[in-house]
Formats: sequence, structure tokens, C-alpha cells
Amino acid sequence: MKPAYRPPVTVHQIARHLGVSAATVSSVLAHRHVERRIAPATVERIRAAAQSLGYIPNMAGRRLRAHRTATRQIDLAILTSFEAPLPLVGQALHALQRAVEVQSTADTRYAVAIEMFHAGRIREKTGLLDADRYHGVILTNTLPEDDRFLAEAALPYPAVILGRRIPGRCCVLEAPEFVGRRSAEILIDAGCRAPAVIHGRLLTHTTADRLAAFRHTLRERTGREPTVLVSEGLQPRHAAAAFEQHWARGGRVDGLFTVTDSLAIGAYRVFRDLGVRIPADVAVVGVGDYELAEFFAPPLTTVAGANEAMVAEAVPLLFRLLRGETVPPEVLVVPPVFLRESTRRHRPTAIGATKPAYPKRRSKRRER
Amino acid sequence: MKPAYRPPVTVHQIARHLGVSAATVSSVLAHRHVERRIAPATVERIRAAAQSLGYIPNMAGRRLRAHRTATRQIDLAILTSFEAPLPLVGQALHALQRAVEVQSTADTRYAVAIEMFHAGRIREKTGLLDADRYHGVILTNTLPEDDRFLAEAALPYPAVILGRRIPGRCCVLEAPEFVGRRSAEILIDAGCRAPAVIHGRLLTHTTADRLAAFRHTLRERTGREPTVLVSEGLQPRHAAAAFEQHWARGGRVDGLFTVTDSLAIGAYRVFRDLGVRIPADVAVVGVGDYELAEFFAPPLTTVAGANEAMVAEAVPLLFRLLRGETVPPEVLVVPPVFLRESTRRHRPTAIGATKPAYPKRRSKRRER
DNA sequence: GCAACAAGCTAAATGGATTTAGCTGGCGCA
DNA sequence: TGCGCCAGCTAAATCCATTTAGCTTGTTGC
Repeated sequence: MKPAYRPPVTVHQIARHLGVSAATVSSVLAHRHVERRIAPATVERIRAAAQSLGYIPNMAGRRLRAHRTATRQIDLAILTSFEAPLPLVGQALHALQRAVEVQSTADTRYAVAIEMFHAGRIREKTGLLDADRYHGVILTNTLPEDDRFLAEAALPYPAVILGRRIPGRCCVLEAPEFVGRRSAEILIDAGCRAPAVIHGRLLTHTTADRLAAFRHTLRERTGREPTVLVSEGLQPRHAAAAFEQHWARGGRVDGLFTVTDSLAIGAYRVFRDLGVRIPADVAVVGVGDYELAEFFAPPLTTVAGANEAMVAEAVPLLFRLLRGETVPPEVLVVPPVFLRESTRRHRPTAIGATKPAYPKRRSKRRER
Repeated sequence: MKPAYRPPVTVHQIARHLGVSAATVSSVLAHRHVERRIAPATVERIRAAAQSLGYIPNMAGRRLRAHRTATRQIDLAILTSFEAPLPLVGQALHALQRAVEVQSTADTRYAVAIEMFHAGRIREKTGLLDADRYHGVILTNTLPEDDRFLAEAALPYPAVILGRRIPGRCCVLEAPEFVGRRSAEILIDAGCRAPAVIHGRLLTHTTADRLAAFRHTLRERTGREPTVLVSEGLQPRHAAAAFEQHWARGGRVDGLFTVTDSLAIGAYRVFRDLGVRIPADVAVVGVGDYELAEFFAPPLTTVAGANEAMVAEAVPLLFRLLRGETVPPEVLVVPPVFLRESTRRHRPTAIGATKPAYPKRRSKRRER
């Protein structure tokens, strides 16, 4: 099944195979054959051999030798899960790239890689603990399973952890409980009496905290439990499916907190299809990591959007770690809150959860 | 100004500095000092020296030596511009990561890097032509300026080019003219008589083609020129600003083609604010690269969404190039077309461009 | 008093590609 | 014949970190 290990093909092997020297082979493969005056016939033979033997250059060897300019290459990486929303990864990438652009000099260049693992299964990621991969990483979107592994495992490179406390590591987090608490308060203030929260099946440290704080605050302030909807994934369609199911079972809500943005998009679609008006019938609070929230119809109130801020903190911390400086073990980011139309105060029309509580579409708003 | 070149600090320098051997230094810095029985005092001295001299390990050296497992590292990269929409980059990244996950074996590992340049200024990107960086790249989101540079420059690694024909390179493109033509046809069929198109100030080969084909088709089929709106960037707010300006000047349209998705988001917001109904007053056709189009209110008709399909073509091509196989110089992708509510057929209410042609909000739809 | 052993270190080899200096054989020319 | 020169190649050094085998001391056990 598994193919037998075959040692890599090197220029020396090609050289031996053809009865020429490694220097000649190297010259040809590096496209230096003209200035080195290699005979065209030899060039052809070497090219053919490289192709047929399946030669793949060893970049480590190349880099080690090539020392004209930009010798030093600093390898950075963003470690994230396949399941994480791409925009979040994109923001981190963008921030890191911008920093790298500034830091680059004639004799130091940077490479920013992305490394992806399956959520909850970071321990199965091979090569993660190799010391010869990266100078530093930003690690994000881990599940509790992953966190447990990371707490034990000794990552052999500096790392900044996003959204999770890991002992002995530099961590950047959303201020705990803030998002969940504020979103609950906003919904309560908007007059909601039967709010719900929707989250994906997989909870990161951050989303779990949001959920818990939302629940806690609601209980504390109103004595009630929120309806908790669990969607299969984080895509809009997952949220839509979860909500449709809830609705079909006769479940009703008059407020909704979505722990990620993509879920809010799905919820909006469902509400629209069902003729449920925002905010007249349901107030919605989202997270705002996508920069799209204000373009929703109606514009979405958001209590977070901390990803960008967290990344902005994390990147300089990573560079400080690279320089060997000591950094604070923990940085908290307080997310900005944007009150928009989706939570404009209203008297909810839905109280119970049994009868279809919402009037048909187009009915006038109760208040503005 | 520019700091003088300082040769990199190596383990040998640290060793000389302290009067110990490089082997000892290496043992300590690789956290092997316990098993190698290095005296605690020595460990401390070495650590302090490494810190104070600013030691940065040379990964190339490390990788070259470390040959227990996964010796072969294949370095891949996605080259894209800072200005490109992140979701497009994210899709490419995701597709490449999935492929890499499958291709990885015990003795071959992959690293996927992202390299960003400023749109139109790829020639200023240092190290781009170094042969010691990547085994292969996917190159996307270039402007004509960049393309000109690339056509001359000899990239020293295999490359798959997205959305652009470059002689001698493997290119994956949207079927030419398709998107522009279909979007024009859809708007015409929806009854639009004064359609517009909006695009960013910077046009890639792909977006320029969309624009030209849209124009051409419209002229051919109706004898009219479209209104062309140019937005500063590709963000929703840019589109919103451009459209608001057009509106303030008394410009009116009854159909809109947005050459990228993010522009459609901004347009939707403006229409909503102005009380312009989609599709009753304006039909909108977008591109659908973001997977969000069906969640718009109303769901957006899209004529493209080819990025994902293009990436799906490009990734296997890249691996074939790595294996030294010959690949077709050009692969055309025909984007799927999704007809949704935003272009439901209607008789346009706007004909001229001077008087406010749209009735106030809430007026009944003319037809369905 | 000597073997055995441990602690603490070092010398040298290694990995792959590249480059520099230099070698060899054939040719033209005086 | 002999010199210079060129095309076409090769040997060896180099980049940096790591690891293996082994070398000194000093100590313990008998």
C-alpha cells in the first residue's frame, strides 16, 4: 500500500547516472548552462535525466548556498483549522503580510505560510513539532481538544495564541464574557423576552465563552433560559437549516444572538423567507468580523469584530518574540460594539412559543 | 539610514564568543542539553549569548541536516495582490491545502505560503525571481502592468496563472467574454433599458474582459452604451460611494452588473437606502464568488463564481507541473449561471436619466 | 592502585546545491 | 614546434546546524 521509501534524487545522483560532475548538473538545472558553456547535448541529457529520475530540488540546500542577497529567510506561519471561517484567516494573513512587508530588508526576507489542521485533531498533524519548520507561528481557531494537546506538547518555536489561554504561551483573547454579556443586554434592552442563541456544533474557547456568558447574563437578568440552536457548521446554510427546523417544530423567538457572522447571514435569509421582520419581530445581534454587518438589510448590530483587533495585537507580539523579547503572557482585547438597526428597541410580539406569534409580512412596525 | 549589513549570527559565532564548541551550542539551542549532559551553567551562558547576539536559526541549515522523517519539503505559494478580495485568496488557499493534505506522505511534507504584492507593482517585489524560494506557485490577481513584467521575467519555478494568458505558462481562465455577455443578456431579458456596470478603478485581465464584453453585447443587442461607474476599490463602501455620487448627479439606471461580488453588496445597501427596489426598479447581476449571493435580500443572480472552479483546475495542474509532466497551456472554465430573484423579469420604470424615476418605497411590484 | 564509570565537553562528518578556480584537449597561428 | 586560447568540463570549498563517536578529567569501588 504505502510506497517504499525512496531517497530523494539529488544532483549527485543525476551526475553519477550520466557520468558527469554534480557541478555540471547544477549549472544546467539552475539555467546557468549558457554562461558556464555547457555543451547543448549535455544540457539535453541532463534535463532528460532530471525529468526521468524525478528530480526535485532541495530548497534547503539551495538556500543554504545562495548567499548573494537576502540570505536570511524567516519562516512564519498561521496555524488554523480547515473548519474556521476563511475571512478570519484572511484577516490574520493580511495583517501579517503587511507587517512582513515593513520588516523585510535587503538581507532578510520573510515567508508567510498557512498550515491547516482538522478542528480538534491538531495532534494528528504531522510535522507540527518539527523544529526545522518555522521561526514563529500564530495559532488560532483551536478546539478544546487541540488546546489540551498544545498545553502538553512543546511547540519548538515561538507562538502567539489567538482566542485561547495556554499556560506559558503568549495569548491574545477577547475580553472574557464581554461579548456574550453585551449581546444579552442588548437583546434585553431591545425588549426581547424569548431570545435565542445559535452556534456551530464545534465550539472554540471563544465561542464557548460567548455562549456561556450570554446564557449566564440572561438568566441573571431575566431568570429565563435562552433557546439554544446548534447548527451543523458555520456556513449560512447551516444556520438556515437549524433555524428552519426549529421553526417547523413550532419554536418561536423574538431575539437572536449569533456567535459568528456567517450564522447571522443564514438567519437573515430564513427570517426573510418566513416573513419575520428584523427588528420588529426579532432583534438580531451578531459578531461583525466580516465588515459586512453594516451592509446587511437591515444593518446588523454587532458586539465583537474583535478578530481584526486581536490580529493587530498578535502580529507585533510575534515579532517581539522573534527578537527574543519577553512579552506579556496575555493580552485582552475589548471588542467594539456597534448598535445598528437590527436591534432597534421594540415591544416584542412573541411571548409564548406555541402559536404562530408573528403577523404576516408588511404589517406596520410597532414602534421605531 | 539603512542599517549596515551584519552577517547572520550562527552557532559557530556564539561558540567562538563563549569559547565552547558549536556542537555544545547547537545542543543547547535545540533543547537537547539534558540528554547531552551540558552543565547548567553552560546552558545559561549559551542562552544568554544567543539572546544578546540576536541569534536567529537558519532553517535551511537545520532542514538540510534533520533527516529523520519528512526530509523533503515542497514549498508552494500563492502569489496574489494586497488589493485582491480576500475570499478569492481564501478559496485558492483552501483548495491547495486540501490537495497538499492528500499528497503529504511520511517523507514528503508541504508548506503553502502566501506572497502578496501591491497590485500593478509586482516588479518591485524583491526575491520574486529567486530560485531558492518555491517549488511552484499559483499566481493570481495581477494587473496588466504585472502581466507585462511576468511575460518578460523568467520565473524560476513552475507556475499556474489564474485569469490571465501569459505566453509559455500554464493558464487557467474564465471563458472569455462569457460573463460580460451573459450578464448583459440577462439584464436585457429582464427588460432593462438603461443598465449600468460598476467596477473598481484597477482592472485585472478578467474584470476588464467582463466589462468589455458587457459593453459590447449591450451595444450589439440594444445599440446603447451602459453607464459605467468606477469605484475607488472593491469594498462594499467603495461601490456605495460611487453609486451615491452617480445618484446625486441625477443619474438613473434600471439594471446593474457588478464585476465583483463585494461591489454588489455595496450597491444593495445604497438601493435600500434610496428606496430603490430590486428587481422591480433595478435588476442586479453579480458574480457569486463569495457563496453569499443566495443569501442576499433578494437573492442575487450570478453569472460567474468561477474562482472556485478555476482554483479546482489550477491545483491539479500545479502538481502535474511539479512532477514534470507537460500540461495544456490554457484551460478555460465556463462559469455557472444562477438566475435568482434579483433579475426577475420586469418592465423598467426608469427610462430617462433626468427626473427621479423611481416611485417611493413600498409601492407594489409591476409584475412578478 | 587500578578499573570502571560519569560528567562535560569536542572533532569531524553529514546533508544538497552552488560557485570558484582550475584542468584538459584540440585548434589556430606565427 | 610551440604558444595562446577556447570550449567544456571537474574538484573542492562553502553555506549552517546537527549528530556521532570519542576524548579528558575526576570520582568511586574494590
